[in-house]
Amino acid sequence: MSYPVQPSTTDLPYHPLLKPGAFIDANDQNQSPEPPESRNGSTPNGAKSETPAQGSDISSSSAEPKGKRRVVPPETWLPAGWLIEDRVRSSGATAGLVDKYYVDPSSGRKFRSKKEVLHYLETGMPPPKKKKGAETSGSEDVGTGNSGGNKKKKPDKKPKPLNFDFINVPRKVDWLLTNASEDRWTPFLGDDQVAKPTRQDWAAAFASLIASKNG
Amino acid sequence: MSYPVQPSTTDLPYHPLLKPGAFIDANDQNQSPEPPESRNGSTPNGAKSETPAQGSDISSSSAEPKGKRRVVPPETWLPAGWLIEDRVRSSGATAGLVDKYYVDPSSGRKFRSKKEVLHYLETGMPPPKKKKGAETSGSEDVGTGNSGGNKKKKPDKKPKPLNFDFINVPRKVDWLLTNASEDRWTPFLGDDQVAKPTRQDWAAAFASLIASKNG
DNA sequence: ATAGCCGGAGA
DNA sequence: TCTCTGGCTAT
Repeated sequence: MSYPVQPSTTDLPYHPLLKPGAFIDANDQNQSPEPPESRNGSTPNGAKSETPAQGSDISSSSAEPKGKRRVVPPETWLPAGWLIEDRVRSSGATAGLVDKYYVDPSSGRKFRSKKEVLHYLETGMPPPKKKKGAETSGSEDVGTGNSGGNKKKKPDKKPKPLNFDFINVPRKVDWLLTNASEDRWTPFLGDDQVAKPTRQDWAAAFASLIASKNG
Repeated sequence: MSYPVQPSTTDLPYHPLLKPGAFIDANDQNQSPEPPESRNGSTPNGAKSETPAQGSDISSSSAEPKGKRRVVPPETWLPAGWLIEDRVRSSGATAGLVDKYYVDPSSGRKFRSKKEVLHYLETGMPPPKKKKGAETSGSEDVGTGNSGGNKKKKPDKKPKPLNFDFINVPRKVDWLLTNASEDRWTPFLGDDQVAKPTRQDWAAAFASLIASKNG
């Protein structure tokens, strides 16, 4: 029963000298080595990398959200520009777990799941408050900003910042395949890659228009 | 370590093959068997001050259970001897998250929540499959025992592995401070560090004895 | 078994 | 309300 040397260091402090960097620290996934390039259409096809100031938030003192945020979302479905906030539970039986929240910087809204995000992106509406009805696969709560009178719950939350210059609309946008393996495309205005946030605004504007149309 | 580029598979529903497998993986380590001598064994108080990650718990790697286990539970409600296993999710959109499991070494049972543990401790019965969680502080809803009758079948848990050689009990075990900053101690049998699993067996045996005593 | 998701309690 | 934990449920 005595093990030789034992490679396991499970709960032991693993001798640092033994293994250079072979462990991961769940707590700071932030500082973890960034996925080398890759994301954000670096330059697969020669696109310019915009170098989204990575949020290296080290003891930034104040105004920190409640969790660490990362800007390079591995989730492809997440609109560019969004942030993922990892919040570590600090108490309770599940203390230590990390919850992921999706934050839309342009509106400040926060979501708890992919589903919610997608819903929001499509309908522009927050959370389909759960009612007790059964679930109908159909959608319904679309109603844009605020269709007609809403005497019920849900006074407007945040209006929708909607940040798009409807006047100076770019005449031409080039979409380049910046990552073939992931079928990722990135918009460019001339030689400038469209910033993620901007792109996000576009999406918002688009969504807004669509929504109002359907009214 | 560093996770490779690894295309996110987030969006795709669970496609094991898509995982390059090199993401943050706590379970498997490519760490090679370290130099036999290097074990921090013979340095009694020469505890290496290895400034571990400044975080609270370091998720060291593990090769045994599925996650890292610690023996010093911060949770006071946890019976002595129990272990807390931190498992880092290795894939999916939440890769990196850490799940906490409570393990009763004496029975091998694993629980996912404090509630389950408490329930188990009181009723000796496994998991009251949840229905409506009404949380009344102080009283668990469970009338469990077996009155209600969940039709949920529950695969029998593990019997009681209990793996300890009560005959050849080591006469002496040296506990060395292997990490002063965290007040971490590690048992050694002569020059051999006691492997994690073994240590766990000890705990199990201990717990078992205690339990039978109180019986 | 694992990750996503979200109800519901608490602040 | 918004936050946060619990832990079900789909994968």
